[in-house]
Amino acid sequence: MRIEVLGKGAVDLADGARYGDLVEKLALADVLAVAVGDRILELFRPVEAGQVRLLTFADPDGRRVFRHTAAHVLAQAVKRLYPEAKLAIGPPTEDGFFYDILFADPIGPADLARIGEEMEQVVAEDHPLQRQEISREEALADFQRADEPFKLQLIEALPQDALITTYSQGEFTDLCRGPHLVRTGLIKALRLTSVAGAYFRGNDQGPMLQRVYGTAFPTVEELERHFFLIEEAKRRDHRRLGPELDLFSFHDVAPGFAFWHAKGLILYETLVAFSHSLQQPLGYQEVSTPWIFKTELWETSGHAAHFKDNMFLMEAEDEAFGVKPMNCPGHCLLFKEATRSYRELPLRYAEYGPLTRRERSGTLHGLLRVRGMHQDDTHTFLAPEQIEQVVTEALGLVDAIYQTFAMPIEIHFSTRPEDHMGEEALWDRAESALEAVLQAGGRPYVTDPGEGAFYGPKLDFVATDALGRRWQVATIQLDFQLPIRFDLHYIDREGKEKTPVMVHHAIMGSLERFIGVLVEHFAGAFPLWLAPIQVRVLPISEKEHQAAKELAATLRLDGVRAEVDDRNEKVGWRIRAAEQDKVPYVAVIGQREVEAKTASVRERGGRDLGALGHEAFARKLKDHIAARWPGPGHLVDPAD
RNA sequence: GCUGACGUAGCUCAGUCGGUAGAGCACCUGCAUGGUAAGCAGGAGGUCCCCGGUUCGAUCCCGGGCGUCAGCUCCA
Repeated sequence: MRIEVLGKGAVDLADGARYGDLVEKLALADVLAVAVGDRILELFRPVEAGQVRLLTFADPDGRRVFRHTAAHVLAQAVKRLYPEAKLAIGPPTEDGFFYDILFADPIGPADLARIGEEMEQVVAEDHPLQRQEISREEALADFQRADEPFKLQLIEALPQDALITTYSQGEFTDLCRGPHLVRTGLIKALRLTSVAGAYFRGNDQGPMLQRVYGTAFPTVEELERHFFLIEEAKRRDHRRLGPELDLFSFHDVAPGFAFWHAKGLILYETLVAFSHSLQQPLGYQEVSTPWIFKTELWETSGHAAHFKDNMFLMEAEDEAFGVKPMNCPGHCLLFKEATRSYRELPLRYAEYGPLTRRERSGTLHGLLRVRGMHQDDTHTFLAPEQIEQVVTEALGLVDAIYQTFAMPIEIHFSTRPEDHMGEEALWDRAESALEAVLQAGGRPYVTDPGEGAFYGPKLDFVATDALGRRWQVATIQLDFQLPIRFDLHYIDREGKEKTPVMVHHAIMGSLERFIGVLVEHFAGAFPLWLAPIQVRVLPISEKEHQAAKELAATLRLDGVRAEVDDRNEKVGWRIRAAEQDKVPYVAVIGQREVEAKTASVRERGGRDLGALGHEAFARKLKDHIAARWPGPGHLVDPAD
């Protein structure tokens, strides 16, 4: 038979051949599994009709197959060491795998080493994997006999007509739909990383299992690189760098609320100014609305019914109030203050003020998950035929901002959740409008069914940072509900009352989260335009203190954030301090520079830019700040 | 919110098998006036998270609370 292989052309195979024979014929040692249509198949499966895609570890699907088998190796090792342990589920994850297990006695981190050694043993034994299709009755009987209660629950939850399969390796058999590697020996490098609590099927009423995490790679080198990246992520952790760089802090008596220090507030204000500079030309008007409203407003908006658990509620003079978690209801009241004409649409409000959400205590995480935040929040009231224009402009804002930080973005289209309000027909209309814009822009996107807000479908944006980590940041949400709930109208061309549509968007998202992400993305070494201190002037000795102060004052007059470090320490010590503070430029002033009216400029990282005249230095700094240059670097071109 | 671990100087962390504690860095002072990532010397700094219990005595053991961390769930 003749099989079409993606990227390899047609291959002739004997009848009854398996995919492993195909891979062997092509002499490709690193193929782990194959994809035929939307199915992923093991190499031991007989060849079927249809074009074949070869999956290696470089392919996300191949990686999942590899680590799924690693999860089985973990389960096998655990059952050898703890025969009484009960297995739940063991899937691959983005960068590893886990297995949820109920141990008779909880295990601790110290037990991981022992389990890891047994896993190495299972790998060394190089068991071939086998797949069995079994009937529902057989499955129930098998796992009854094996005394695996969670597996029985899983089988019972399967649809009556589901194909039930098990996979075996050596003495170990697991309920699993696969697919898997063909041999355990392919897992050349693995490590268990942690153990944590997890509920069976995420049900916090059920038993708490222990989730054992690990990761696996085809080579030791890849495993080591993985852990290097984890170390690098720790080094960049904004919770460490933030206080270290004097940007922000937290206090036990205000969990989830940041103290913004002077240097951190510079980041905040610079980003808000950047946002404003992009949005103001599109007609967004910055406003400020109340932050505490009577419950009546939250009932109108629907927050009382759908968001109450996430709000701080309070009482004063026998009246119930709620602190705002979002700006939209306030902006609706603003819209309603006058009779609006179609000529005013799209009417756009922007607000950067504080929002408060009562996030559950266990979810708080530095700046990335807070209770007190500021968003680059906007609400646009528009006529239905303007949806495309407004959403397209918002997509342009996303591009402008994330390109500035060289962060690629991924678009998620989230559709109606179970807990939603409004008619199905309106939801259909909103969802198809968003999809139409995405398709018109020809952008790739993924659909997340059921992930929309309770008032409308949305586009969520995931940014990738310098370490390849992904962060949920921007959101653009379409809303047909709030205008109805607030009974909003505009007068159209024919003089008739019409209901406007709303678009909510936050492009940086929460400034708190965004700054947290940027701290990690840049490892605290911000580009010049964002850096809280842009230049540190460093006199060699007391004789140059005055000249240093004068240079700093001159730079400050040009809008450059410059300061003098005249501490009683040697130059080397102060250079090191500037480097640790991640200051983009150090301007050293000694006797030579005083006489020549120059400064010797050192770039963050160590490059010596030589002596620059004061005016030339200031001009270059100003230009690069205005251009939001992603540097440091390039302040002086080699050609200069 | 749930499960588990943790909470000692500004930071990173030792330590006390129950007898009120220590290092490095940072900070302050003095000497040294310095040339691109750590000069030398000295000093100050602690409610050992909070509240209760056990004990002659608790930072240490027990209980509760708060916070942090890792997960679960949720999300900007």
